[in-house]
Amino acid sequence: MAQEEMRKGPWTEQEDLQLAFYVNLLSDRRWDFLAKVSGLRRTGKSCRLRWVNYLHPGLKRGKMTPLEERLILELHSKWGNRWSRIAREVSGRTDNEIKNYWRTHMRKKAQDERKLNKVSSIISPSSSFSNTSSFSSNSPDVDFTPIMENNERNFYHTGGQQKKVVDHDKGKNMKVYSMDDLWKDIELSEENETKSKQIMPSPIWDYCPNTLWMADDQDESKKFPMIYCLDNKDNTFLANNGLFI
DNA sequence: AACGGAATCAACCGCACCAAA
DNA sequence: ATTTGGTGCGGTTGATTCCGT
Repeated sequence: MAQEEMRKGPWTEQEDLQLAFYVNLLSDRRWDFLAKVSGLRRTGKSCRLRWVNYLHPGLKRGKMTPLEERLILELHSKWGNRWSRIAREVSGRTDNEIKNYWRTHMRKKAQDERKLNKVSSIISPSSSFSNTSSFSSNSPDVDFTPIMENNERNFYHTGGQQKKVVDHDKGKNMKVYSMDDLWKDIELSEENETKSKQIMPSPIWDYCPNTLWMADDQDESKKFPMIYCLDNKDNTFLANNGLFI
């Protein structure tokens, strides 16, 4: 039989709204099922990705703070390219975001350092750079030692399995800053950034003004029912797991 | 203002893992 | 024990935006 053709490429606002609604309705699991019943012509995989990387209310957007940068550097030197592992420790950031950040910024940094190395080797052939940890290649053995003591469910943990990784590194120290210091600093810089409006909430929530909203039923493509978003100031809007409470 | 290259980021792909059938 | 479906994850691609000339 003819399989309904799946859509690919960028998501439309309409699709975002539809996805958000069904995630709220069904929770962020069973993505294939959700994709089917929602009427979205997207794969479950695609829906999950869109939710996790873009629509989730816990997402922080905007530039990485210096402390986040340091944290990523530090964690990457410990875990290598285990982006999801790193993302779990950097609150509000997705593995994709961190991966992208690393690729662009670190590549640039590496280029800069290469240039500097060239210059410095001309000036002083014996000079070298000592801080190479940020460019370490992937660690062969990966450690799952939790840095944060709580077992908070990260926003992109949507119930599926995780790759099993042997914990070889337990008890080893990799101290530059204490994690308490880092988290305090992050909180502080987040506060400052919020004030300067550099961090945006996930764009889908732009459609949820403080009071109440509903899908525009004039749009012919709307297949899902009315959506009501309550004021989130009194915690009646969305729980962290994406369910209405 | 126009163009080209670099940077950024959303999205896809393929594979691995796990649980249920 | 094997198969299948659902999901997580890392790598990669391609479109868009930014920036310098």
